[in-house]
Amino acid sequence: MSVDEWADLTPTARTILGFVAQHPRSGYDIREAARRSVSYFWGVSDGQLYPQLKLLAELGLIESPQEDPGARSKSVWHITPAGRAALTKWIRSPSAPLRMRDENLVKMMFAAELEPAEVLRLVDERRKSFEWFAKNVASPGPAQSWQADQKLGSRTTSELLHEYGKQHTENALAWCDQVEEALRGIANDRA
Amino acid sequence: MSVDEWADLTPTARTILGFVAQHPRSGYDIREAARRSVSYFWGVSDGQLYPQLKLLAELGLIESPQEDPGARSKSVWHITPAGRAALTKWIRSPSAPLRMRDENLVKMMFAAELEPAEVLRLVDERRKSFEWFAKNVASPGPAQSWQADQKLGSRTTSELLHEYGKQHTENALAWCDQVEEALRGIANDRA
DNA sequence: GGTCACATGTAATAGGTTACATGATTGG
DNA sequence: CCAATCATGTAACCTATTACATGTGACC
Repeated sequence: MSVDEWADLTPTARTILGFVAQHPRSGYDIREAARRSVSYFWGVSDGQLYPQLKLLAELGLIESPQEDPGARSKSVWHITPAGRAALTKWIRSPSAPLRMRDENLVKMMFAAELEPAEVLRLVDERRKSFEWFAKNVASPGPAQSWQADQKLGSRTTSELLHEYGKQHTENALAWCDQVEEALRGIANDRA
Repeated sequence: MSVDEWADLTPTARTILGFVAQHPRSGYDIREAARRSVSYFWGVSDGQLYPQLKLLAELGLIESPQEDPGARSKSVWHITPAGRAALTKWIRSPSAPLRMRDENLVKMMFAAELEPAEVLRLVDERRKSFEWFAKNVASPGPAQSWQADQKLGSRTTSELLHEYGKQHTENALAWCDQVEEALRGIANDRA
């Protein structure tokens, strides 16, 4: 297995590799962990997860202890030395540019030609989605045992990451207020 | 052509439709406009643009004046009544959830196990990408004639959108500072 | 006449999502 | 033993990206 073979792993495969690197996990564990932490800056869909795990195993980057061919129950993966090397190499290579898909914002861009009420609806939709997000994803949640060693100075990585999500969310909500204020400007003009 | 046929347009096709709705444009114009304005919350790639324009034309949502089959030069598209109806309908329907792909952040999540210098490199990469972004995308640029009527109360839509991008960028840069501060905490401990 | 920006297009492929299918385990 | 959750997998489909191919008009 050459270095070249690591090279064409997808970013999603590498993300999965990262999760296994933190501590041994099953596919299901990874799914749950991804939902809680990375979901807003990197979604991992079911259809990708298991095939990618298989691929990583084939490349010898992760392993599962019991290789019983018949067993279909939970298999816990752990990272191999080769896997750790590949992970490190990935982290050191240049990252793909940020990519976003925010349909609500796109609509906002074109909604100005419609009635103000329409824009208001969009702002409302946006606020709701970010409020949901604040509750379900951007909140720290209970600390995990394996997080203890992930210190970055005084704070853990997951703390900092959640902080980022929280700030982003607050920023988005504040912007909703701004737009509504601008719209209220119209209402006042007519009053 | 039934309403059902509009239904399975991709969000990208609808975005393109939105651009044509603002004022008549060529494919090239749309590409440029998309680069300037929506690029950070909705990328439109070349390979999508022209086929989607063709599709929109086939559905009768946009039209190009001269239909000369031989002509290969610039063709300017404008929206049809059906197109405007489809656009309005789209704007009123629920939006797809926000989706992001931020490889740099993902790496950050797993980099804590490596040396602090590695995290520093990632923060640096992040800062650079957002600084680039602040200069090239999030800045308002010269006002366009067609923007004049896109008022949302006292402010134009594009002003508000740029404001959002600017705030997001500033937030991201501030977060970089926070991470570096946390890292400096380590350095101080060792001093 | 050359070269650069304008302008349009296509083919190959990678990549991701949805929906479906199935089995194992645990608690009531 | 039934339901719910845990757990894994796959096939079909859709979308987007990359790289390439081609032509045009303008300016020097």
